[in-house]
Amino acid sequence: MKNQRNIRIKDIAKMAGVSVGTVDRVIHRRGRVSEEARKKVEKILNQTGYQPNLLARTLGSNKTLRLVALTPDPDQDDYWALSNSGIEQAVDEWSQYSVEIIAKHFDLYNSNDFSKTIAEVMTLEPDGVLIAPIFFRESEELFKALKKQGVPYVLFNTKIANSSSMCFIGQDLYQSGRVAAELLDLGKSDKNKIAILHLYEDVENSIHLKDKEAGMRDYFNELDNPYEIIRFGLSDPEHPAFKIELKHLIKDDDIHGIFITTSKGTYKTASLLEELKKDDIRLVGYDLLNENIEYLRKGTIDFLINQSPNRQASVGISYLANLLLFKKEPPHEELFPLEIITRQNLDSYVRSKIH
Amino acid sequence: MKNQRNIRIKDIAKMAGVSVGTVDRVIHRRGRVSEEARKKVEKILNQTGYQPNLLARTLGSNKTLRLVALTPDPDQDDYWALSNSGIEQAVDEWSQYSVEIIAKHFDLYNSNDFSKTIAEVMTLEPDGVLIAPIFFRESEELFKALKKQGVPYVLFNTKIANSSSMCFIGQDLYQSGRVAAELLDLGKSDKNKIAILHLYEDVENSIHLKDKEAGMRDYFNELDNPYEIIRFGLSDPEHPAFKIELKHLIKDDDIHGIFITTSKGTYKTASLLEELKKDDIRLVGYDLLNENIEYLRKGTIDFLINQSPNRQASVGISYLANLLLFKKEPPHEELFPLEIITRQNLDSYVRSKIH
DNA sequence: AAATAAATTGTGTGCGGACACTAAATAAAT
DNA sequence: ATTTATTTAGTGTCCGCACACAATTTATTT
Repeated sequence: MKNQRNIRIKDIAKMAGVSVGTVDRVIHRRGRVSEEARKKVEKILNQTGYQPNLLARTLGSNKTLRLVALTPDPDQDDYWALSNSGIEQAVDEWSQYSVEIIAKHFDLYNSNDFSKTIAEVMTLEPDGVLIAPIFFRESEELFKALKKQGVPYVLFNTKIANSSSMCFIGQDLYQSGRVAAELLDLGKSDKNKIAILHLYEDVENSIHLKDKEAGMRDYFNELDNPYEIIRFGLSDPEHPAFKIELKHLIKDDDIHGIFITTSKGTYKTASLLEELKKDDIRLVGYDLLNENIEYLRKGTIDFLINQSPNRQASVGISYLANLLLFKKEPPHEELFPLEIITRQNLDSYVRSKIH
Repeated sequence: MKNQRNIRIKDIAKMAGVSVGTVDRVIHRRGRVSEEARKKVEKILNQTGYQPNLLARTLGSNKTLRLVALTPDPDQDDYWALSNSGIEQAVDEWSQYSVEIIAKHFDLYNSNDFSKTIAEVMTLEPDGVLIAPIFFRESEELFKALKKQGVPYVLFNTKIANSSSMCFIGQDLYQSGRVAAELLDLGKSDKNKIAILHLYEDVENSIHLKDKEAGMRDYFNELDNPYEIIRFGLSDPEHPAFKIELKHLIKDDDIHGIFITTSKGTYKTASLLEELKKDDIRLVGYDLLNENIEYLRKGTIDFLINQSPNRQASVGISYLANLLLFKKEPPHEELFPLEIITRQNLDSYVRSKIH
């Protein structure tokens, strides 16, 4: 349709009867332009709907972006290992555009280490920061520092109420609980109890798991003939108490299914259930960790809800890079789809390259 | 870590003791270079792992790409409307990189029109083509023409066996059938029959629906106590025969669920089922068409498998643009995840911007 | 050996914009 | 009125690469 080449600064300059330098100053609001000239240029700018050539802009400005990603130590947890793989993917995705991405990790179980890492992040003088704000109290400090420097930051995984971040990336946890409930509710069952297990190891989870639970409870409360819900929380899945409690729980033949609200808890539970040779309980858990995948294949786990930690991270980086490089504003909130993984569609997810 | 700026052609030239022109010739295999020089340069190229600056390359080459997308008329079918919206998304996604995307549509029910449109496509002298090869016999002609011109093309939606396209984008239809079977199989049922409905309006479907059926049948055959499968095919869902047959079908109280293998057929069936006030049959169908979404919300439809026609198209365009602009080879086959949509996760899919 | 042709290599300009620097115009100070 | 600040406008170079063209070297012919 439009056959004419794109309008350049040079064209704008000619139309406005000024030099390119003036147009440049107007576009970048560098000042040092008379009212008169400014108005003329802005008028043409609007009339033509000038769009700068982003390639030329980036090339010309000739600066390399430094993005820092702050996440828990990937060696401490498979979930965060997945997340980190998303960052690594982003590294080579953006290497072409002279974007340097530095991954900083902190101890998942130690808020002091988090605070220490914050300092390191600031030392790096980043142009943008991606943060998994596990320790939300300590995070505030970082937010303040970044805001002061005018450094944009994107949060993911853990939603923090009134932090004025550019963007949050994650999932609707409440709705996630409803999805889990729905999956447990599928088909008729002659049993009438459902268990919800919170097996968290870190602070952030203990808080957010509530949303998932609320979602599940609301779902069932809306039904005519709801399941009875048995709740069970433990901050250390390795503790012998877990096995004892679970054993006790499944002795009850009325248990139709179990919802485990953390990814690690999912395979821990599956493992125990397998050991206890109890295979008639429906299991719904989280994420495509290797161990979870195995148990899903075997049938111990029935459904996984995919939180896509890797994609959360890579999308977060993309948003920062697009903002800083191309001045493209990210959405204020990006809630990922609640992907349901079963035995039959598992491979299609594992193999897919675009995820 | 690496603090040095990226290596440029100029650097390579200096290291190899030649001029940038020679390096350029080696990189682009333009010939006119002595064996000796070529080897020297290639050695340095490998040693340094030279990566060209994509921004500069695109800017410098200063040509606008013309991509053509050839798909069925979006006004004829909601599925193809979705597909087209993916193309529109690609248009502004790539507008920055001086990529022109032209959408050409053909009559979904008229292979002659398809052939006519092929000619138009070639007249446009595209640099790359995205094709939904609905009419696979007629498509061969286009493939031949494109191959002759050395124009790369990507196929999506419909897999064609031995066409030598760069890349196919779609889903594993067989596995898709297995997923549907799994969804129908979830939970216990006292009924013992399942119906599979092929309600296709075009040729391509009639062929490919077989794969879905095979997947479903295989799934059930692997079970100890499989459902009996009732098959039903019709090339015109508007025909009164459909209503009559469906009426007859659901009179059988042993029908546990129905699998409809096309997206349009899905809401057609749901609509009839609603009209017939039959709500105890599980319905599994395809795609997030507006009407399907409504019936899913109401509960008439229980599961939708999302074929993401929009994303198939936009990814297809991306692959072509990345290939031509950045010389990034697409995968030979990209099979999308088999997304399961339920009442509870529907909104998370509808709202998600990154899909 | 000189002339010509062919093969190889080097140089320069443009892509569109950023930014530093210089030149012109205007205002303030002497 | 002249000099000196200060504001405003214009020019030039660079970013890294592609590509056309010029220059050089080497091979071939007479």
